[in-house]
Amino acid sequence: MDTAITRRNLPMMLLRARERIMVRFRPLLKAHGVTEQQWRVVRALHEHGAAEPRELCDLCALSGPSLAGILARMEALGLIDRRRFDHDRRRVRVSLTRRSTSLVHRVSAEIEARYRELERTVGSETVARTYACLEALVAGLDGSPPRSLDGHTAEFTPDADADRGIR
Amino acid sequence: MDTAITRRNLPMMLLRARERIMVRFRPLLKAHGVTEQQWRVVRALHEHGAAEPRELCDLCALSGPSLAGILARMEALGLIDRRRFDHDRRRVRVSLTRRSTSLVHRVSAEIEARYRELERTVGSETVARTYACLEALVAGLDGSPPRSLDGHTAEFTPDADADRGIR
DNA sequence: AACAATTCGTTATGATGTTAGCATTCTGGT
DNA sequence: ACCAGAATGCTAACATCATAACGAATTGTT
Repeated sequence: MDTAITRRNLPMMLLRARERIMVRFRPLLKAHGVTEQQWRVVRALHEHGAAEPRELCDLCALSGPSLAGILARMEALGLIDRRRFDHDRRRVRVSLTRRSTSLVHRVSAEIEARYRELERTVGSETVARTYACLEALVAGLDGSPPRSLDGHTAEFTPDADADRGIR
Repeated sequence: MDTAITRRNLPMMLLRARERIMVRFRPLLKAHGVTEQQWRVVRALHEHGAAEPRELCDLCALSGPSLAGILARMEALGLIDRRRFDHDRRRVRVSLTRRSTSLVHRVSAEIEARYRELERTVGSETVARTYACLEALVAGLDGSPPRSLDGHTAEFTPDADADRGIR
């Protein structure tokens, strides 16, 4: 199956490739009760140590607004702690809990196993080469977003309240 | 910027690369009033000709439920026509309208221009090589999804009604 | 000190993503 | 003809996404 792939469509190919890989890892995460994005955050915090939301956006390739909701849910689930700095009340420190640290230990091994299985399937040189290409691509496109093009369609009526108290 | 990328995380790199590219194309689509997914559908229909939803799922890498909403909105916007087959009332034929056909003509040239600009930026061999790698990767992972692992967390109370009459 | 500009995390809104489940229609075996 | 089962498109519920905008806190300039 899988009818003709439009030639010359890099974003589509990247999407496809990612999807093909993720179907192999998603069941694993699901079995442990975390979503894909939650796992990204947990993993980033585990490797990087406690971090601020802004850093997590970079590390996890998540937008600020997405991260806000994800962190709120993760805090409710006891997967992370959040606390404001004393010297700069705007900033927040996000850290793992004992619960999530234990989660990392339980899941990492399985992830690695699947990863090696994947390398066996498609050949480890293929994986390595893909990696190199992507690095080059991303490096080449670093920064310098193109000039903008008008466009704007907002028109709502905000209204701040609520209170999820971070501390 | 862009702190350390977790080594050995192919899905993340694919995501990053795609994102870096899309920020260059999104403003373009937005300026013409279509979303990324709507454009995928329009493009697929233009290259493939009228198609059924199931085919579009493959062509556009969209899930059925996602596509349902997208098609509904596109129909409301006058971007597509939907009509059921007579010989098999389950199946639906999706086709472009005059409006969207004209859209393709207006947008395609700009897309191509940006694409070539991108090739100039990162080098066309890099793009070509990336392409080849992704093809190999996807081909290697074709079919054979891994064995499932329990997992289940649903518990709502559906209730069918509504009526979006397709024809 | 006063105050405009900036930074940070977050909310608001609408579109999309996944998973589960359903209704309608077809198909095949009896 | 009949009816179980498969196929197809869709709905329901909820998490996530991108973008714009906001409130609070901090900084730079005067």
